[in-house]
Amino acid sequence: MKPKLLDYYKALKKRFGPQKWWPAETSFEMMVGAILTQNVAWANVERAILNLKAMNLLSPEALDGIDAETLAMTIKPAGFFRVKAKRLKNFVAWYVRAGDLTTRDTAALREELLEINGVGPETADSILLYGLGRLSFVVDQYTYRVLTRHHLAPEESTYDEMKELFESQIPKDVPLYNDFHAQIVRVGKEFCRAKPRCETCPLKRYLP
DNA sequence: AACCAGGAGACAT
DNA sequence: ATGTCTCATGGT
Repeated sequence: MKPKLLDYYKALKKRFGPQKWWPAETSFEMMVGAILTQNVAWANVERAILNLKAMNLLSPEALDGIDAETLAMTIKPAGFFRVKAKRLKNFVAWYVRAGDLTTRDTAALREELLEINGVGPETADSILLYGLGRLSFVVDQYTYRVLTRHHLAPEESTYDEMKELFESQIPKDVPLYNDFHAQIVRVGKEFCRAKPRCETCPLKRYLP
């Protein structure tokens, strides 16, 4: 009997408990964090967010008004600060002019987000799921490692294929999408980095 | 002291 | 379409 994806989630939740993502005070802070955390450790993002708060820049209007150079210096700890400053500006330019987001369906919103330079599939899905409470599964490096290492998806799988794998095989439930991805990151950080650690992974019993 | 971290875009092939 | 390079700080 081949294990189902939902079995993985149950095992992870039992082992780690609810992960309570996303760590942000507001929806907008979360969206900013989604861009700042691109390919960077979350601890670095926290410093950048603290800087933004200290400078009173953590609002759509403030970010839309500030110049990219000043913003770059403020978010320096998050790494790639020049490109991320531009990406934040691009995102906020859309956000302050986007109007009522609740009138668009998730697929339409995802298309809009992907049109923004600096917002790729993972950032878009993170914003949709964690920022807007939409049903859109998030795939990342950890997801790729877990799925391929457990032979649940081929090495050459694309982002959208892995996303579809989850969305077609688990219940369409926002809190489930939310915590499942967080659990994958949790187990990925501790156990799925190097192959030797698979021996102690709580998901080892699902390995072929 | 290399290596990596909750990616994405530009660019060459 | 598919690979390679760049962006950059901070922790291990």
